[in-house]
Amino acid sequence: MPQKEASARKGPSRIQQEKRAAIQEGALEVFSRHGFRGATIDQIAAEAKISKPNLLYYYASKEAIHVELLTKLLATWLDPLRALNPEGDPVGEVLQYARRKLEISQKQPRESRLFANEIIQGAPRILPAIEGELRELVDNWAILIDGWVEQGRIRAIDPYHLIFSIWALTQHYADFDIQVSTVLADKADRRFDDAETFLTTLYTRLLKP
Amino acid sequence: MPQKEASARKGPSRIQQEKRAAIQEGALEVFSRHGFRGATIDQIAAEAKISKPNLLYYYASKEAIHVELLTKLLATWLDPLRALNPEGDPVGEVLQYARRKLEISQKQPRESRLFANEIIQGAPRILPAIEGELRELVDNWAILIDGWVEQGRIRAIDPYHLIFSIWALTQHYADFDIQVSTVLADKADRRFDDAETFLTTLYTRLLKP
DNA sequence: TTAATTTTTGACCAAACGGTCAGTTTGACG
DNA sequence: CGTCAAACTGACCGTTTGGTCAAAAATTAA
Repeated sequence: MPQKEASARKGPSRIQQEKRAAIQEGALEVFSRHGFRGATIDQIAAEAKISKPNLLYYYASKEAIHVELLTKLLATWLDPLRALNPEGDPVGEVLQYARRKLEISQKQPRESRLFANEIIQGAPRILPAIEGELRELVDNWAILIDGWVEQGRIRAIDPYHLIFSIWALTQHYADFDIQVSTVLADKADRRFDDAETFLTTLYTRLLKP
Repeated sequence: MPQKEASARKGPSRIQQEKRAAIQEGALEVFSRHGFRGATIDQIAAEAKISKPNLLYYYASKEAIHVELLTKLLATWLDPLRALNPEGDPVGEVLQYARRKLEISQKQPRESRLFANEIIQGAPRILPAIEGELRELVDNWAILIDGWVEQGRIRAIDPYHLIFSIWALTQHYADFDIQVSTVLADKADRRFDDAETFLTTLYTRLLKP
């Protein structure tokens, strides 16, 4: 077995770092394209350019890689939520969050699809994190939005469904990209720019007093 | 083999109708929960309360059931799009379409998840229908919306991203239900009513001149 | 160098899978 | 009733899959 932490001494070796990174990259590619059940260890190993037993030398099981990917991903996604500034301009803050989320959809579509797959299947592996960290952050968001509403700085709106709408709209461009691109046809190459314009218009008209 | 059409005479027998319906119901349940790869013929057969060879007596393969489900589903979904009335009140028409789509999410969440799974995987089996029928209907929608904009009956908006937003928002409540319900906690049982209110507010503020 | 440790792999296994088939049971109809 | 097609099933097959293991290769430490 790869020595986990070398008795709290120096971290993982150079080889371990490289191989684990390669495996994660390969697993992200395969999981996001075929889902958990549809992905095979052989495929992931091939993507990472190592043998299957070697992959299992670094990760105890297929599920272990999946859980690690989901955990890392959720952490990345929650950061923009924490970056909200209660002192800033309310509409601008919401727009900035939506834009960041859209940017993530554009630059990390595989992560988005990985997450979507997990949630659609009922979140069998990531539910605890949703019940804990995510819910807490959203509750804080709701307090912030409600405060802005009370101060008359934005129009009245349900904060929970507001954030659902941001998630739904931005992730749609990653998860349903094939549908979006097909329907847009020759306009497909502008889809993310046009989406940003649309989101800006949408949330401005929705929230601006 | 089940006689397909009995030489263009009378349709499928009572037994065939019942069994095919049971298989479709079971397949919808299993496919929507586990995706195509994750679903097994044995599971579907168990759900339909028949044996595996008997299931394969009615459907040539696992994929054949999947394709039939997707085809039927898409037809159902496209109907509300055709029901748009160019003579009606623009904002009201858009709202009615959004509400119908939300109602489908609430009443047929399994169909929504089945479709989401297919699209996320790159629509390997339903792409032709998206390139054909769906795209055509959306192009017509765009013409209709653009016309209303030109007449000054609704505010300027990109019709393609407008319909994407309706799809994204409504399907989110079916596909991501576990996340929505978890985050809403004690407000979860009101989620579809609150969603309707939110959507009404959103599209009214977005479109009303 | 040598010895210890880490990394890698071919061969293998049991279970699960999609699908087949020969043959039996059931039901419709004269 | 008898007849025949339709409906159904247990047993089976080849392949794929997640995972194991003993042993070999490569790396590191002395």
